[in-house]
Amino acid sequence: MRLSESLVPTLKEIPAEAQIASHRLMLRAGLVRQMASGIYAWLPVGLRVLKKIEAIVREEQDACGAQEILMPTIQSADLWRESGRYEAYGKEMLRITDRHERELLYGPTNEEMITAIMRDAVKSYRELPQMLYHIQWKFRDEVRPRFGVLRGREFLMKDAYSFDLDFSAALISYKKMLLAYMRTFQRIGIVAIPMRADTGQIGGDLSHEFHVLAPTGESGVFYDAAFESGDAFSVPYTAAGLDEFYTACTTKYAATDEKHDVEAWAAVPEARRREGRGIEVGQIFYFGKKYSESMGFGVIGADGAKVFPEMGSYGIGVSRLVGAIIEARHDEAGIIWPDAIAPFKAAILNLRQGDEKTGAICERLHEALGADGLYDDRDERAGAKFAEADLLGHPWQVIVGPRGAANGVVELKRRATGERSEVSVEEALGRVLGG
RNA sequence: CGGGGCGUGGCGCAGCCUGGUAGCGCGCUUGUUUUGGGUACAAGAGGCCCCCGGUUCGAAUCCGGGCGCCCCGACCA
Repeated sequence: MRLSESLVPTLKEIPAEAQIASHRLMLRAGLVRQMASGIYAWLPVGLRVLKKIEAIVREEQDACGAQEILMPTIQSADLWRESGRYEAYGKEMLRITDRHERELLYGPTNEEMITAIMRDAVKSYRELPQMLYHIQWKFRDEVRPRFGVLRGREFLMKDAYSFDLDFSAALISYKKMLLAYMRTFQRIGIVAIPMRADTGQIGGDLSHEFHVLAPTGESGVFYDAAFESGDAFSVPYTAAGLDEFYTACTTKYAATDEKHDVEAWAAVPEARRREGRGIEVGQIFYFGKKYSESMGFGVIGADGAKVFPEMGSYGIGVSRLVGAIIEARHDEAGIIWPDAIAPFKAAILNLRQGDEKTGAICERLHEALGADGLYDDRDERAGAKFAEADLLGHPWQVIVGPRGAANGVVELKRRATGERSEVSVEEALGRVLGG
């Protein structure tokens, strides 16, 4: 992509409404623009990040056996009356009336809808288990939206739902998702720790919250340092693999401040105790027959008797992750994207626009990098290009100046470490694309 | 939902108390300059001063009512 032809409206000054680092940086780097309180438009660079996260989430959901579907954003109030949540949900639910005075709502979640779909489509125990997910925009009319996309009203979320015949099968689904989540976060390039959690609005008794570690997190967290190595995540999705992983995961201590258990904490070897702050980016629940029973979704079992499936639901805040990642990875100059989800792997900085040699090298780099490269071909001073590349947070910067160009070398800068080296064009390409 | 604050060119702000028809910095345009960390100078463009009503000869400024946005708390993926 050529910067001179792209919409990347960066800001030098910080908009007054942005209070925390990720919000400020998302605005300054031109990733999003606020359209109303808690509602954002995603601009080209921001959308690229969102899509990259979405792609990893999708791949890992598929890998654990979930099937992708797409449910609508607008739902019927009647559906929610079946589970009793239409009244229970409160003002966070955005209620809408159509021209026929029919009551609708903008979905804050989809348990009712997926249960209705399954009720209609699945009749026999032979058709279970099933795991389904979708990635869709949701709306919760937060009393007080804040922190940009971390606490918006409209947000992109992956939510999955499992349906099993009995508890032991449901537990397997739960373990699969827990594993899929750990792999997802690891691939994205962040440390997210699963913590025992309350089940809240959704109900049920087995639940984990996933917290990204960041100094500005909303909740205090206590965890075993063993979570920081992601060794246990490479097991296969077999019964033995899942058990090994689940045991490894759940026997280590991890809790948010409201669930913190001082005695259990004391049992963790002192050298491995970590305290910090976390941003919740996902939560998984097992809640049994709550919806299958209340909404009358039963299947005929092997013995001819009706069985209400055991359910679980599993969410990842995709848009929230963008903010959480920035919160965890930034410095004074700007964002520091993990390689896997950076909008571009590298920025190509032409320090002497109009110079024949630098121009030729930049064009060559741009072509070789394809969609992974952002070519800063604007007629700007070097300083402006450096500052903007740092702000945008590309993992690599390939700096092409007249000095090096004369000798056929470019400078390669790693954003995360600030490390620079003079290398040939070929080597720069190799490291950007290979690394 | 309790408490507080703010709406003035794209962004950050001043002006409001003590009414007289709008100003600064950044950004933008043009020219010169500069050329490896947001260059300097010059000349420009750009504003129903959130909206509606009232007071007044005259309202960004005073009064009333709306709307929007933000912060603290309670609540939440």
